[in-house]
Amino acid sequence: MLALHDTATGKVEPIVPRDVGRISMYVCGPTVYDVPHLGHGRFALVFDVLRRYAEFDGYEVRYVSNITDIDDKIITKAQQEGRTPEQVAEEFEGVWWSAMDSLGVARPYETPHATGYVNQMVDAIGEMASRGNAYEISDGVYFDTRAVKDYGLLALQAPETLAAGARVQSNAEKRSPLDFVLWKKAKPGEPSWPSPWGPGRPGWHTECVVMSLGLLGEGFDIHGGGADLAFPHHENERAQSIAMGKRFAHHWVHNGWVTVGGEKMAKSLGNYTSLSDFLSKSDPRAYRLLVLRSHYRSPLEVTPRTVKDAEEALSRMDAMSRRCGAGPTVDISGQYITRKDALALGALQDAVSRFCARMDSDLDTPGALAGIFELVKCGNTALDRGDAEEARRMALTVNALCAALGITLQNTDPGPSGVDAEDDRLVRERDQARADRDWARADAIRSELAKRGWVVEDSPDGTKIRKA
RNA sequence: GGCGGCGUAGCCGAGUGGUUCAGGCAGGGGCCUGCAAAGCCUUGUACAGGGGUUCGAAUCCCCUCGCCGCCUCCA
Repeated sequence: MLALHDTATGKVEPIVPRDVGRISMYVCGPTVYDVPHLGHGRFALVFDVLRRYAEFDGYEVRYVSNITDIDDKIITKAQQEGRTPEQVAEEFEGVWWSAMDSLGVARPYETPHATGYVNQMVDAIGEMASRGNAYEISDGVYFDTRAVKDYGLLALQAPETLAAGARVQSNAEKRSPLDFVLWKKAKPGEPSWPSPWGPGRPGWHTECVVMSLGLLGEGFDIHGGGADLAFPHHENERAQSIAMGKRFAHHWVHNGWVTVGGEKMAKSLGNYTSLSDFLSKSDPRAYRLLVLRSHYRSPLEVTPRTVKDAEEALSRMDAMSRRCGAGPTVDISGQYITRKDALALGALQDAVSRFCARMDSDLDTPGALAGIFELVKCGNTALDRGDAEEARRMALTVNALCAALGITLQNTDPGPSGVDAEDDRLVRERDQARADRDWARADAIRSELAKRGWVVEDSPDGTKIRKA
């Protein structure tokens, strides 16, 4: 049974779905005001893998992840560039999805946009106000955090100590420095929506409550996001839900940072690598592998060296799958493989069980990968001792388990489409040269093929080529 | 200031007190190969430092040092 660390209790707890056989999961998505960086990629990959694994394990997963398309940063950017906030949001949402596609992140079932839920947010704020848990001051409507007895749960701190540590000068009209804005009254030139408190826009913390409850219902199973969202964002969502008398997320899952030289990768520190930059230079699968090789709650150091390391490891898996003849893998982006599928394909039961045991244990992807690499070695060894069938089953298992993690192995020789007549001619000529023991000529042809972008490998069946 | 976390071999990175150094990458040696590539075998004797508990600690407790994060927008 799947168990995950819960930020609220600090312990690894079994996931007991609200609805039998179905897991409902909400993950805070990006604010689309700029290009996403590796840190955003990490959370997207972590939750993509959680989702894929739950599907693998036989659950139906309702996965919702939002797009924040109205926010101060979007407005500021739009003003600086003389565009509308809509144009800015649209542009960077496009960049986001294109990066997600490259990473092989499957689309959520629902991707609600904040601007599509303003009316519901106004209603929710009204509900909080009517219960006496929100109040209006000169620049907006605020949430009264004193309404929530255990405010600070996700920060693991008491409200008094949180308030004492507040580093930002508080609006003097606020009843407590911890109180947060629910509705921001519009200043001239700002986009706005009508409300009982005048034209304005919702504060950030309200959209996720409204959208998660609206799409997944009360008491949904998992709420996730980057560790920095635990407080105050998720705390404030929880508070609002309580203030409306609604049961909220049952389980809180937060992933750790991407770090650079030990420091958090962040826009404000300027130490970030954008996903597009990364993806234009490296195999997107390498980033997924890099993310999965560390535990999702640990910090993850990304350097050229660790990326190279991941690429080499990936090429080892590709090579094993290829030489052990697992056959073509389907492109699984956007699709899922289940445990049943894997076994039906011929994956080894024991290996699948071990894989699941690791994954069930707080998504131990490093352990799961270690198991896969053991299969890689066993398959190679089996092939070397001449047991092709055993090797093939190992390779099938590796393919299936990688697919469960969202990794598609590149294990096939290039099809007819990838090889032109000249390549084909060179391969035949080299085989002939080798048969004639004309090594000089065989080597010359190998160089020629290399120039044409192929890696040449000899095999019992003759010359094989694959893309460099 | 409050709270939380981290410090493991050349690098990355798991480790739930107890035979074999999780796994990957890089390096050395060997096998295979016409040479390569791919693969296999082999090689590493690590747990920040200091105390303590224990028959036994990387793993539990205490202290010290160093690093990071949250308390502000933030994945």
